[in-house]
Amino acid sequence: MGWDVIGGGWRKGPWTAEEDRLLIQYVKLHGEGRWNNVSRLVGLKRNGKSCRLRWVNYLRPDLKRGQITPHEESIILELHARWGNRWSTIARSLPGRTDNEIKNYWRTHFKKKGEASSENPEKRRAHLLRRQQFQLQQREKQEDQINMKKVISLLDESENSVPTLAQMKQEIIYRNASDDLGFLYSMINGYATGHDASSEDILWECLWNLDDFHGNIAKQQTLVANFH
DNA sequence: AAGTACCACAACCGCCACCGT
DNA sequence: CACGGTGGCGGTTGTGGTACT
Repeated sequence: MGWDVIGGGWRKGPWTAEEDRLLIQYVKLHGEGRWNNVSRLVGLKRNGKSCRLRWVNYLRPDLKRGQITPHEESIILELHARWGNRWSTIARSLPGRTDNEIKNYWRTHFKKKGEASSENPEKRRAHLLRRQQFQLQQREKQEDQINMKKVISLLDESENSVPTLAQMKQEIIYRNASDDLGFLYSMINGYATGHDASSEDILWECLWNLDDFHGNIAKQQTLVANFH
């Protein structure tokens, strides 16, 4: 694609999984901020701005991924009417959404509203629906990959601190309670690839036992169906 | 089947405000 | 006060994919 190291020695273009891992490692160790130290402290060949952007828009753990909901859309419309293009201000009212995400959403959905309204509305709606379905699938795939990365880093860490199975069980309880299903599924999946079958069984049993507490039978069945 | 239009998203760029020295 | 570093913000571009013609 022609992207690589440029003049000042900084890499540009799409981020690799390894770069993401280094950036996550930096934030874990030093927290957010001081982005220009990233290259020096973890050896990432990216400038501070690029690191900050990648973290804020893509790697932050509290990001909500997936479709903008109709409710969120109405908030965006309302706040844009009030604030104009102050995306960061609007984003503060939508937890888990970034200014970049909202900005992009606005551009593609509302900026060309005038042109769009002149089209056949039926045709346009059907088109949009098909596209949304396709993109939902793409996002799910993408989320799986991201979750898998998280799992790998989690397992990397626990390699050094012995009670890995106990940690995994704690994590399951936490993720199940917070409805973080993608992560939960990937976590067990990821764990299964590096450990023996009995450990994996214990984790699944742990998940099933949560049923009484959360009443999540359907949810768990979906997880298991996906897993097999 | 090939070319084109369109969309969503990631990433970059330039500007500016803030802050410490 | 001036200056440089840093980070936030909004605008823009590039890319990869599907739908349409």
